[in-house]
Amino acid sequence: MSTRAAAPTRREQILREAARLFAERGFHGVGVDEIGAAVGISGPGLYRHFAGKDAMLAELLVGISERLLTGGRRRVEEAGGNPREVLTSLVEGHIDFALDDRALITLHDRELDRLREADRKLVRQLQRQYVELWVAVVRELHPEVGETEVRVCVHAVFGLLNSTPHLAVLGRDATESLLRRLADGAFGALSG
Amino acid sequence: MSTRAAAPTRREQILREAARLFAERGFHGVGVDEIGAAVGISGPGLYRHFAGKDAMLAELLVGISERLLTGGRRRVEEAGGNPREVLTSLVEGHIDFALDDRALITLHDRELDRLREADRKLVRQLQRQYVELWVAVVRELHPEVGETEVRVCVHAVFGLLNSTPHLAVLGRDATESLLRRLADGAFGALSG
DNA sequence: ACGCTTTGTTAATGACCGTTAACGCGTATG
DNA sequence: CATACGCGTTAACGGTCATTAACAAAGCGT
Repeated sequence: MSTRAAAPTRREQILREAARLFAERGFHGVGVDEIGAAVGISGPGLYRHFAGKDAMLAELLVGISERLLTGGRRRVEEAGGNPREVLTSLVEGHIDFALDDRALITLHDRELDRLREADRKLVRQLQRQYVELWVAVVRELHPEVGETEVRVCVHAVFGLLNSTPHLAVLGRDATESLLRRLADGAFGALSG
Repeated sequence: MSTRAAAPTRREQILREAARLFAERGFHGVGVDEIGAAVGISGPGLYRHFAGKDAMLAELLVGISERLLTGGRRRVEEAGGNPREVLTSLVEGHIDFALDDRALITLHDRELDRLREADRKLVRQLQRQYVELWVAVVRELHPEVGETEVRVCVHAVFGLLNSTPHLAVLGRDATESLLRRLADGAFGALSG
């Protein structure tokens, strides 16, 4: 078998283009015809692959939330008991995500409210579990800081890391190491 | 004359509600009837005050960009030559803004692309000048760091400070002081 | 009292858009 | 070879929505 990635299925192709367009112009700002055109078919042809426009957004947001959470859990396990190393690994994973899937990160906190009740609830639950992962680790590192403050801090660092979508000017590695330092600095200021 | 603020004009009333609704559900996600209902008149009545829905968004985004820039410039002048104090003042001003006008901060980096070419260009120019204000100060404090890195750092700190919209759980003063510390920590890590 | 401006109203218009209907074509399967 | 299915197409439907038209009432200077 080949070592290269398999050709993307049509579904995946559609999801990628939809993510890009949704991130660029907002969920309500892009029509199904545009999404179709982006993958070489036209408008209603999408309905052979998805139940509707909503379903595409739902699959994108649920997918990214699940990937973030499972990735985070894996890193918590792998990095053993040392909270310092765990946090470093979580930051690294989040940065990778933000740099590799910029469109998804953008959608993640921008278009959540366009989901049906059930999907929105699911995504929010996954997001909350992901945050709790971080909060638990940071609390181990700063036991003297209140839980609420830690939670705000974690959200703020997410904001810091997710700011990458707005720029792509520095090289990938340089951006990654800079963001790592900035996040470290912010966390370090928690008990300073 | 009274020391209290004057009653808001209808225009201001409309702008405030429009900002809230746009931030909640996105520009394309809210209809003019909703905006009208929020101020007690109905749909088309808005056209006595604004040329159209686009004009409301434009006025909101241009207004906020101008206020950020002029506020920043004032602080740079007032804080004299000490870069450390200037940066502290800029951070404080930005936090005040983020906490007092959460809806506007959200719109500011979320709905820029829904503007007509001319307005978008103006807003971007104002935003750029605001960023340059920060970059100049930070470069004075960290002369050994490259300009691009500084710019990325400034954007990242904006992301950190603007993350407040997502939570209102901590008290106002506690949030402000926490954000100040986190921003300081991030900037401090620039030459760490 | 009169007419002008301001600020509303409701009804209509026209565009756009998500979705469904109806149909066609290749291809693998039995 | 037939046939069923996957994957498209174009045309039509229905609803939503921004915007305009036409009209009304209230304040106000003269």
